[in-house]
Amino acid sequence: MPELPEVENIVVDLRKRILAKKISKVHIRLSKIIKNKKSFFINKVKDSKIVDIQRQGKFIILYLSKDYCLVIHLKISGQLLYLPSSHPLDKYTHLIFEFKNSNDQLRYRDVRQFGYMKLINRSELDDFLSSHIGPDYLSISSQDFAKVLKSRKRIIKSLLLDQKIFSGLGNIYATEALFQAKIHPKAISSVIKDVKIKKLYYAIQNVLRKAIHLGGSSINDYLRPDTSKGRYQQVLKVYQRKGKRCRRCGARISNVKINNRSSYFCPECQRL
DNA sequence: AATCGTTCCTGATAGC
DNA sequence: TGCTATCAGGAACGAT
Repeated sequence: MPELPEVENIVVDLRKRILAKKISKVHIRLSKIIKNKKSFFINKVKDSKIVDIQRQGKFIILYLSKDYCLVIHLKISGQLLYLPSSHPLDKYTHLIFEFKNSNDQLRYRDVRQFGYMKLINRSELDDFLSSHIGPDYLSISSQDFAKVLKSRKRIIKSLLLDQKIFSGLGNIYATEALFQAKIHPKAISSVIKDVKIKKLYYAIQNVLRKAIHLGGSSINDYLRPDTSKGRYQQVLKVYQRKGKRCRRCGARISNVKINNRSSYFCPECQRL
C-alpha cells in the first residue's frame, strides 16, 4: 500500500530515470486504468517530454510538455517499474511507456486494478488536487495540525486517514504514529490534550521521514521502480503484530476495526 | 459534520 | 488434493 514515503521514493527514483525523456510510444493494455478517452490520452502523451515530477499526498504528478499533467494514484497495489523492454511482461502490467532513444520502459503494474491515471490540463491541476486532498503532511505546521484536531469531533485514526483533511498517511504510518505518541486509535480528536497533539504531530513527521529514509515499507506489493524493496517493514512497532508483545511494555498488541480498517495498538501504552 | 455501507478486483487464506 | 467462501484494502459515492 503505497503511502507518502513510498510515493516519495518512487518520485525521487523516477526523477533520476525519466526526467527530460521524450515519450515515444504508449501501450494501453487495460483501458479502465486511464480516466480519459483513450485516443485523447495517447495523442497528448505521445511525443511529449517529461519536464517535472512531483508528489502531493499519495498522488504522483508527471508534468509534460504541451501544458499537460499526468496525475497517477497507485491505490493499493499499483507499481511504476522502470525496466528494460526485454523484461518479461505479465498479465498485471496495464500500461507501458516507451522513450525516444531508449530500450527501457516505464510500466504501470497493478494486481488489484484500483489505481488510475488521468491526464489533465496544467491549469486544472490545482482544482483537481484541492478537490481530492488537503495539505500534505510534510508541509503543515504543528499549529495547523492542532487547530484541525481541536475543531473536529472525530475518531483520531479516521481523521488521520481522511485525505481531504491532510494527505499522505495510510494505515501503516497512521497506526505507527499513534503508537509512538501513545494515543488510542479511537480517541476523539477534539479532546486530545495539547501536549499529546504536539507529540502526535512529531510522531507523524518522525515516522514519515524515517520511512522515506528506509525506502518505504514492502509489506504486500510495494516495490521501487528498480524492483528493490523498502526496509521500513523491519522496524514496525505495532502494524500487523496482533497478539505479539509490545516492544515498549510487553503487553499483547490488540486489533480493532475502525471504518472497516484494522488498527493495531498496545492496550497498555495507548489508553483511551 | 460525521458515519456507514457499498463498490471496484484478485491473491491469500480458511474451512470443508 | 481440490473446491468454495471470505476477506483485505484507498477512496469515491450515496444515504442516513
